Amino acid sequence: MTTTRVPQEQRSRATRRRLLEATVGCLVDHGYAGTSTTLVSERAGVSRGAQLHHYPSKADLVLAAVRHVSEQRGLELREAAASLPQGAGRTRAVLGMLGDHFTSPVFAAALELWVAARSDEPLRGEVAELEQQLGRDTHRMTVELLGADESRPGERELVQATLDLVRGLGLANTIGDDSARRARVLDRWAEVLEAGVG
Amino acid sequence: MTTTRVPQEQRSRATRRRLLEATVGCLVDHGYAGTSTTLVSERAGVSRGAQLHHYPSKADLVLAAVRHVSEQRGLELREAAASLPQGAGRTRAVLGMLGDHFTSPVFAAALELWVAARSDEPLRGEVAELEQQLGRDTHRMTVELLGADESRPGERELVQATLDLVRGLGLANTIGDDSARRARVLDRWAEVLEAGVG
DNA sequence: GAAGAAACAAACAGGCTTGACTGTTTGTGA
DNA sequence: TCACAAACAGTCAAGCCTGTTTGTTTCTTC
Repeated sequence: MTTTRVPQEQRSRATRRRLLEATVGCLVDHGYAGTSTTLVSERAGVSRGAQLHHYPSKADLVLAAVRHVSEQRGLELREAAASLPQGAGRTRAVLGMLGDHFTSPVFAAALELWVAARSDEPLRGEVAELEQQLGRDTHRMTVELLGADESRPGERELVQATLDLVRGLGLANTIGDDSARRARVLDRWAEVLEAGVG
Repeated sequence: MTTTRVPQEQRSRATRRRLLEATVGCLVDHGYAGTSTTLVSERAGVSRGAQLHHYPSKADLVLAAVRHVSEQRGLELREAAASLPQGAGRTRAVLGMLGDHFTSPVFAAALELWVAARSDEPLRGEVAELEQQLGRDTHRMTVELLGADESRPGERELVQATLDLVRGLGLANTIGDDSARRARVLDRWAEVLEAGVG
């Protein structure tokens, strides 16, 4: 009674966490189609029975993975935002941070889910909602980081364009590495932003 | 000898064309994972034997589809570019044309192949090469349409940013329809371009 | 300490996909 | 006209994936 340390629930959490992380890893390494439940359980070091115990169907697992990825992305972004320099070069640093995020493994996982959701009815709802929410958060954060004033006409759209740009850069990066070109584009974009924001 | 009309080769071409168009249709409607060879042959109205005759393996079919999609995109872009208005609003019209292309079904098919290629070694090479080539063509075309002068510093990067931006907008459009937001972003971006290009 | 629940393990059946294989028709060149 | 090759048709087996089922261990609670 007094020793309510609940090691069982802890184990449960740990197992679920391992499964979700394995799922994300499979998405990054093998794509959505290559992410079979057997592969996930092997990668997680969890028996197939245990897996089915926690996530009765593949849909359950994938839905949970969608939420996990969304949370991870939010976390990564906030962490990266916290260590940005002040003063000159701030704009470029913000863009660099965004560019890094949209070329990170967790973005690759999100991209796989995003594209898979395009032709998977039950997935689409969840992905759309979470992505919209994350998008709003990211927008708000970027406005703040750049010191933008959304009451000025056009300023809001410029921030949106910034996020669409880095998404496009992220997509371009999935096949060939593109960091040199990306850096040049972001350099130029920083000039545009500094002229039109703040 | 004189009647070398070759109807056999014509039929061959027609069958291959039907198979490729069916493949693209499946990619758009069911995604890469949902594009099975049986589904493609049914959709094309081609027997499984005939399919295997023209494309011995699925990889052969998909590779051919990649080339087909790339050609289609080039064609669509050039056609759309041909009917652009001159004079005021030209910049916005170019952006609208690009935005339309990157939200079209053929772009969806390309996106499916793009993402699938991320975790498919033989596909990756072909997709990367063709996309790079198409990217160069599109860049060249956009420079011309906007009347940009790439010798001026930053102008080249501005055009690249434009293409990355519409790619990002296209990706955002895959799940939820986004046309209103897209229009506002492109309105704003047209202002930036007109200030910085030409 | 004993009953019951949660976590884990593993075998199994059903469905789907791919490509190999065999057979048939149609067109081409001699 | 005849031989040959290309196009087309359909069946079959092997493999993988999913989810169900049955059994075992570990923890909690009375």
